[in-house]
Amino acid sequence: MAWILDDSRPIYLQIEDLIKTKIISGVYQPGQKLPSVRDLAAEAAVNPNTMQKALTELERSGLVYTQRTSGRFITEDTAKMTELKEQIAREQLQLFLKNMEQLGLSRDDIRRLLETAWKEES
Amino acid sequence: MAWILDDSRPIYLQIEDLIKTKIISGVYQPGQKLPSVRDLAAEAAVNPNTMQKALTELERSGLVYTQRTSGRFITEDTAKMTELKEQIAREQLQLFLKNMEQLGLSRDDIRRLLETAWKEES
DNA sequence: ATTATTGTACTACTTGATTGATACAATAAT
DNA sequence: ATTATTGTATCAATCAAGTAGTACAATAAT
Repeated sequence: MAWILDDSRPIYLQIEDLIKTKIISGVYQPGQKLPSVRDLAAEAAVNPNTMQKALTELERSGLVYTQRTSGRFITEDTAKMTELKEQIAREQLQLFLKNMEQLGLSRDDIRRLLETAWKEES
Repeated sequence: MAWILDDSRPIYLQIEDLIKTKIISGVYQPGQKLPSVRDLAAEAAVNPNTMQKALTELERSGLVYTQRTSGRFITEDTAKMTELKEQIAREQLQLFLKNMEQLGLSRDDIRRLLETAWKEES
């Protein structure tokens, strides 16, 4: 794992994003055991509490779960994982649409913007 | 003006958004003079410095400008205003697309999500 | 010239977030 | 039974953001 951290945002949030991406993209497989808090912390050169916080946040989202003294694992509930992804997507979408509406853009404007952006990027 | 503020986000950001919306939606017309910092602050039941901060931020974006001792005015440069709107829109769009990509959604997925959301909402 | 009104600068206080050091608790491994 | 490893709780230190109080500076209005 890369552990490229900057000071633009809280470290624990950056870590959370990094791990979340690994999970969603399948680098971490369902059921897989994560390294211990201390090991992860050492690997990322970060205080164990900071790593702990990132993991706790991840847990709130349901992507990982804990077994008290044996460690943390990626959830095996792939259905839940999918549902979670969709929920996040919907939320992001709503936020986006709200912002666009506030700027006074119509649906056609948005469609046009999207296609233009995609055309430019390849 | 409503001045409905909560404590979920910094007050000055909420104020900034409120005013920005009024400007973009045309409630505040180009060239129009804004009430003084103190008056706005009183109206919003907020410390003058807080209002000042919101207005300074708005100024950074170019939506308002200051004449040292006569007050603040909405910019008359409607072209600039339009350009600004488009820039904000593009930024929002890029952010949105990045998030969607991180979730592993394809372009078709995004198109589908959009149309679905719009269909549902009316 | 004087006064009132404008934006601004400066400083301090408060609060919350972030990070860190350390100790605890539970249990798997031996 | 003992030990090592796991996550967790607690407390403190630090830091930055936000807000507020007050005084200053410039100039339009009189």
